[in-house]
Amino acid sequence: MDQRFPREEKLKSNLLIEQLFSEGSSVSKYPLKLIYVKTEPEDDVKVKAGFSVPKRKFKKAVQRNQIKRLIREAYRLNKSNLFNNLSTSYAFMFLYLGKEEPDFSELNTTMERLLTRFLKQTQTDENI
RNA sequence: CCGGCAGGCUAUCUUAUCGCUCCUGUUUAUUUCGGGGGAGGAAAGUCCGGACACCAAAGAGCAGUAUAGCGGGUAACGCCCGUCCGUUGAAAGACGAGGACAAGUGCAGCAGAAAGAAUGUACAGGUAAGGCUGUAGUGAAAUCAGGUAAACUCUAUACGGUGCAACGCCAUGUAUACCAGUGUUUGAGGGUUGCUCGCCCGAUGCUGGAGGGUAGGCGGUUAGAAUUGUCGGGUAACCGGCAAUCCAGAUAAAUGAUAAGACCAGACAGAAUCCGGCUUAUCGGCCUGCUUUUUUU
Repeated sequence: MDQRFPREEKLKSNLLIEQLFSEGSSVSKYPLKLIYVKTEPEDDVKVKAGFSVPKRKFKKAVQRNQIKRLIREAYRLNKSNLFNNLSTSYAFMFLYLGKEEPDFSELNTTMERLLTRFLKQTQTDENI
């Protein structure tokens, strides 16, 4: 099972990020929110993902770094199941909505549920 | 010994698995595999000082800001060291915006007749006359070259501006399109530091309308006023010689997660061009030196 999270799977383009926030759809499972858009498929990369923690809620850079690392880790461990069930490409942006610093095990299960919700939602969209 | 004072060091650790990032070797290869590096003492606040880069004058004057015993250190400083003086403490020590009020202006509670402007009580002396003189009285201070400059001010010294989103290169797109106005050495307009002057650019220009389009990469970017050791100079800050070492380099932004174990249990906190300081935050642990009022021996 491939659990790596290389450079190609990171969301880097400024353009894409602006697009995400202006026209992206979203799913959430507190304290996580996922914003996504469909993208043009390119070279085996199914999903480009970015992570964000609002500065308004966490003033210290250390806290924001820590939370982003936890979310990234949760995503890395859960993404393989997602990839197996995806037919098109997406750009992702994960937002952390909580007010407290999270615990990894909780975050991990939340991530799992969030991604299954995402799958359900996109599949019904496609069926319509 | 307890207590007190000063200074320095340190900042949970170990193993395994799964990941991230940079360098390097292998390789056709950005893949694979091997080897190695990967946050701090404050990385923070952005408060000073520099390096570096640009501004075709980066020039002059004014304004402004900072500093303030004396001597030294430094690339430089508003930092550091030494020392004198003052305040404070029993001491070790701590603290100090510590030049000038004999240029001008301003300010001064209570007490007091009166506080910088004139007056005036008692006693004594004195005169042509008069607070003219002395003493008493209030006060820190009563005409004394008064006090006060973290009051304006003056003096001396220093300071050009903007900051790596600087700046250089490559790639991509494009329009010397169209309309109106204005202007060509008698100069439209622009650049140049807060202002003024000066200086510089300037005709396929400038302003407005309408319309079109980019915002990706590389360098700068980490070998340095570097670190460690040692010897020498200096009271010290610090300086010099020699030897060894390479010690983060991301860019929606790397150093994390899980499991197990140890310690009476982990604080403040995350590099973003780079250094030297200052300031602020901080659970603890360790080391060195100094002091002896009281108490005990």
